[in-house]
Amino acid sequence: MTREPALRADARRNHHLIITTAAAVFAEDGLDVPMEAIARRAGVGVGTLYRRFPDRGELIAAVAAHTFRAVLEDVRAAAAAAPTPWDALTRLLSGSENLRLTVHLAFLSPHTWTRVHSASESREIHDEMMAALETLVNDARREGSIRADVGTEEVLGLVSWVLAAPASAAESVPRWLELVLDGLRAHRY
Amino acid sequence: MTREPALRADARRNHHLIITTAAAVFAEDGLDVPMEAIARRAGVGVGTLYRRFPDRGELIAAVAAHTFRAVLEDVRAAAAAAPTPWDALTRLLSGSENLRLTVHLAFLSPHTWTRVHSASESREIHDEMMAALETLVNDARREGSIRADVGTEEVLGLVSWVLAAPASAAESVPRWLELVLDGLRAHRY
Amino acid sequence: MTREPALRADARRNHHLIITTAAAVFAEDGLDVPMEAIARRAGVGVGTLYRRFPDRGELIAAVAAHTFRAVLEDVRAAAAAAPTPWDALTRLLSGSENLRLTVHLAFLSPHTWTRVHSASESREIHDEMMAALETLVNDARREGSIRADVGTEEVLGLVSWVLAAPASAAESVPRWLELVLDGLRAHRY
Amino acid sequence: MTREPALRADARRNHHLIITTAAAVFAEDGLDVPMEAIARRAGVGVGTLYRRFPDRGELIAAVAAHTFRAVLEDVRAAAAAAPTPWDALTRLLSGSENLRLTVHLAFLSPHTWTRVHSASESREIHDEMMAALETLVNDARREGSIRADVGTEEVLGLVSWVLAAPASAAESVPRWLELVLDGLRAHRY
DNA sequence: GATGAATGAGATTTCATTCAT
DNA sequence: TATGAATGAAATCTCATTCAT
Repeated sequence: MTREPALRADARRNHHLIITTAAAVFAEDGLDVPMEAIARRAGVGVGTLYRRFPDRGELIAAVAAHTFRAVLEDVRAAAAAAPTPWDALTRLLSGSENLRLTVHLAFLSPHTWTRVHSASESREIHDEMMAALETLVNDARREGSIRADVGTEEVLGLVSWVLAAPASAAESVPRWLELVLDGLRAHRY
Repeated sequence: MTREPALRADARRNHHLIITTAAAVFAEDGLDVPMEAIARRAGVGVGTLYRRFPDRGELIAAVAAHTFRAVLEDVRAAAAAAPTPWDALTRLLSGSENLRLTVHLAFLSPHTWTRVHSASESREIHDEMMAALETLVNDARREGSIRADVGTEEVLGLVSWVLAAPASAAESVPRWLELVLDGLRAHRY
Repeated sequence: MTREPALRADARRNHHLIITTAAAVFAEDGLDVPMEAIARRAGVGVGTLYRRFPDRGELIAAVAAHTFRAVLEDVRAAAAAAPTPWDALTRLLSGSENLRLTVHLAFLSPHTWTRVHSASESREIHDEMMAALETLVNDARREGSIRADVGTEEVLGLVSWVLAAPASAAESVPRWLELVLDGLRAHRY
Repeated sequence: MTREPALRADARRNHHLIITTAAAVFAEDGLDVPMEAIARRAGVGVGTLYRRFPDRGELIAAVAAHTFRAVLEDVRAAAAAAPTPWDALTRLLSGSENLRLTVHLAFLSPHTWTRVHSASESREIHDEMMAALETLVNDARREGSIRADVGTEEVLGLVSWVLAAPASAAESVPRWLELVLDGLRAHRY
């Protein structure tokens, strides 16, 4: 189970630091930022970064796995806290920074995405995250909050894309989301 | 009108060839493609490309101006051909390849976008294109096709973003567009 | 036949300059010298070097093809100038700087050698060079200058290895060669 | 004799382990192998390696001293076991793996070799080994097995170089050695 | 003393841009 | 004017060596 021989405390700290830093930098400047920029911002040398993540692809996959996991937790928290599935969904969409980061990653170049998926760890957690999201949407449909004629995948795809809007459009996103959700809602009249 | 000294016939041909080639290559491979790749595909040397467009930014601005102009024509054609503004809008959104390319360019990195806008030619035609689109949406609102509580800018922003979905999501876009337009539509019940 | 579209005069000059420089540098410092060192000594930028030879392997293969060709000419010249095959052989071995360089390349790491051989141009000229050398040795055997009980390949392998001695042993090589040739000679008593 | 403070048992074990591992790795992959590769194969951390051998040069010198010592023993064993000096020489050349490794090290880049020699320990044992080899060759000459007109140094240099042939030529070495020794032999007719 | 994590200098390679032909 | 060769700055990645645990 634990293939990795358990990192030293300082190493684990750095590992985590690099992933969160990389997540932030990717979100801000895209996936093409120099590796050195990530290292600098994390306060480590490039060598350290490369020791943990042999190339950019590995780093991206690690960031992806990390954010997938965070989203999964947010989904569960939202489902637990909200009175109805619909409510959970809207809270999640407007409140989860992790989800925003994740959809950014989700719309990467197919090539990069393939590499993310070939890392079994990220693939597994990705699937688990997707299952949780689908459950949430399905529950909302079953309770009658979502139009019966739109599929779960359509809902997730569309709202994901809206969330994936770039920083330059960040101000508009909440309203766009509102309009889209309103359009997906059943029994409007 | 003729600010530029008249170009030789072959030069004008090259100019146009480079712009359309660059538009296609940008759409396929993103804005970071090597300049040499664009030149090769256009069948000219890099030197020729640089003679016309002193750097990448200028080329992007020129491509943008070109597609803005093409969109403007599409808007006018749609408005002329369709029975109602709403109809014109839906046709335009689903039918204009130029529009798709334009929104791709429109959601570029802010830095690049700034350069596009500092080129006065593209800025002018951009504003003209936007005015035409706004007119179209305003007409649709006035005729009562669009919900009165959403602004023109909101409509344009949201549908633009949906159109800007990457090639990997191309299949979903028509449906997303349908759902979004349906949600923006007035009197649905 | 002429796949290459004929280089410009200055480009051909550089091409040749890089190959001869690389040959010298490889001979002096081994195959691992920084590419930049080769470029600097040739008086060109690294970019130029990489434009002609996409990676180190291509450069090595080109150098190899070049020296193979030069050896081939030396073999022919020696055969034409010397009264007997044996004479031609001894002259060639002691006088051909090209041959010395070639055997250095010939004893490269198998991995590098494989790449040299996968370049069809160098492979062809290599085979031609080897055929000429074999002919020379065979002629010497047929005339009775070389012991009948040693094969052509054995002769070539052994003398090649002696010639491949490093710069630090350069002083000894002529004597070593003399001793080895003397040992290979027939009718000694 | 005991200049070094006595090492702990495990430390001495590591010291020896690293040297023999390094000898093997150098022989297989050349002197440029990553230090980490040596450490890994020896089953120790890099830190341990560096604690014993402050840099690569020191490690090489230590490996050299070690193989020199082993060759010295092989020379004595061969001299003791063989009926004649000539016999001892031929056995040694064809049978001593240590000798093969040593000549490989001996033909290193002059720069590296200088460092090997500046380490007094390896220099001393090197001289002792050379003396034993020279004695052996001298004895063979005195008994009339070796041509009187070739010097001891010439014999040693030439046969060393033949033994230094790379792994890719390993198959040919025994025959090359046979031919060379035959050529050095006196009274052949 | 042993370990392996961190560092940063250096090598490879790419590409935007300039300039000789 | 068109071409594509030359340049060098910047990015990726590796590894010798140092140092915290």
